[in-house]
Amino acid sequence: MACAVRPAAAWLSPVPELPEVETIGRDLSAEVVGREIEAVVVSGARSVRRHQDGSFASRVEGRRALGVERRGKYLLVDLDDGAVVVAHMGMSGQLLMVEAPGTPLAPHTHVSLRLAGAGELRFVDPRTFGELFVSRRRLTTGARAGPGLPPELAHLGPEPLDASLDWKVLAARLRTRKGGLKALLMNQSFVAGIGNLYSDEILFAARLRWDRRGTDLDAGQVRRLHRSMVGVLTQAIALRGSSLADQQYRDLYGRTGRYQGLHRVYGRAGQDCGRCRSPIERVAWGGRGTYFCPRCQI
DNA sequence: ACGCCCGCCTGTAAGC
DNA sequence: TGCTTACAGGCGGGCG
Repeated sequence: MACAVRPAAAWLSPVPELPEVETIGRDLSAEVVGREIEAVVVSGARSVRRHQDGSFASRVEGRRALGVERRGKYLLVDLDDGAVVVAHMGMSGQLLMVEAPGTPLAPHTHVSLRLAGAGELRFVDPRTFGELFVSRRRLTTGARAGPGLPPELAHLGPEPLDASLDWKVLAARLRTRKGGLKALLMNQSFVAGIGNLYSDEILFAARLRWDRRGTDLDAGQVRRLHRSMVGVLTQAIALRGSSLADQQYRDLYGRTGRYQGLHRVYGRAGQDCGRCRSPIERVAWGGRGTYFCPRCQI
């Protein structure tokens, strides 16, 4: 029976997507807003990008954090001089709060930010696909004038949990794009923040196949897709994201999420579908594992 | 405009 | 036991 207990793909490394980044961002807000970032140490140069002059530390040191915002899979920390620290976890990035500033650096710690009277914030990232950089919000003009996104994030599409992206708007966007549903959900300019794990879970909840054309959906199916997108992401946030066996995803305090208990397809190849009992299938699509029920997703 | 590759990177585990 | 190989995937870029 030993092979029957082969865990649900123990090697899988779920990556921070919208629910995980949202969880980190909410806790980060409580930790850094109003505090001064006293000192910055960059020990992994690759993690600090888009700075030709190595000015990351000097642009952040001595600044006070005014607020934290998540946009897609990015976190934005506004500083008191108008600059914005932008963070992306890539595949293996973690932001961790360390209470005692003297605590030895964990392996793959690339950036440390010492907060006035509140320990240290550390960016740990074994695979170094994540990045931190400093930018500025671009001022938008016209009817909705005000501070917009940094130009590096201008490509991001709407937030899936924003009320303005209702099912009718989603339907209109689907009509203008050709690709399959999974490709669309994962396309950050179509909708921001959804990656491999949550696209599979959303499409299972919507009972739609990953390769269905967006243009083929009728109104009822678009409504289902929209409701599933909002439902899955909202519940995943409520359970503080997904951690699998390798526990790659940890929150700001090193704790795991709990949404993995509700995964219906991701990492469950060969196991029974919770809805119709046929085995969940895994296909390799564009270099990534795609999980779905071949019977009840159509 | 889209689908499809690659390169970037390391930890893990399977296979020999 | 130790080596090699495959695999996981976000994102940007390139190619057809």
